[in-house]
Amino acid sequence: MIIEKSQNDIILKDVKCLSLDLTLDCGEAFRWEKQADGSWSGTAYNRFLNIKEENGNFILKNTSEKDFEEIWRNYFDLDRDYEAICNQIGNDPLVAEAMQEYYGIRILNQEPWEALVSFVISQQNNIKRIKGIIKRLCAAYGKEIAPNTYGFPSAEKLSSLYVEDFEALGLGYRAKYVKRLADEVACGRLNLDEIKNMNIDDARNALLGIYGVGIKVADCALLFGFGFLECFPVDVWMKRVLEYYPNGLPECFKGYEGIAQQYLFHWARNNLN
DNA sequence: GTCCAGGCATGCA
DNA sequence: TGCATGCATGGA
Repeated sequence: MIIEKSQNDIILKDVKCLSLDLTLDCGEAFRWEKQADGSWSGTAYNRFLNIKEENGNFILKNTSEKDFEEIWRNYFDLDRDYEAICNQIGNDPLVAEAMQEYYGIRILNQEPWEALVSFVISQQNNIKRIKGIIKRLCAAYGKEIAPNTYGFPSAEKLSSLYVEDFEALGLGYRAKYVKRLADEVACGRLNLDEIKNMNIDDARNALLGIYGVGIKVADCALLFGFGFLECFPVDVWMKRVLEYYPNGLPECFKGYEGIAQQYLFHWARNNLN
């Protein structure tokens, strides 16, 4: 990867295996919107970003080198050798088929807190509606980081609200889950930084202790927010995919089950039915 | 009107 | 331990 500075922009050249369309709209992050010019605008870590692919390069608009190094480099996981990983998991025929059609899906390194709340909201819900709820949640209680653009609200902020406030945003029965989760984190009983440093079994068990967090939500949070690439979340779509693996997951997924999962998830949503 | 969506808590066996 | 059921909401 080559990093260049051009006026106020950062330009990335020679980035392997990154499709913005696939990565930012495949159900792992819910805060990105495609713009009329083909670019993507979104927020993470209380920063706004507009990013566009042009002639194989990636242009990060109005981005300082500091923000790139401190946030986006890690967020897009740019230092990981995705080519090698894709070669490895592509030894599986179904993943190979998915990659032929949808090459360039990455697992973003989202903030643990945002990922955890987002996937609590995601349960028994569809992606379009999840995005709408999270957008309203941020607009109502997040910090304004650019005109009409809001960061993800802190646990302290959400903890100060009532269940009814979440219901008013359309969270439905998940309102009480988010409220209690915010309380646990805000008062320090649940320390997300500690969970990030645990081994995967301890981390999963810690998340499973939260009201409203089951195996699926825990695995999604671990994969998308806590950096555990070996997590393989199974939702209604992945249950159908698992019928293709009657003997369990293939050995070639080892260590990167989550990346394989995301290819299979995307493939299932577009190819089954 | 019915079914479904990146499920979970609860009660009961 | 495993299984049935209720749950909020909105789009198809």
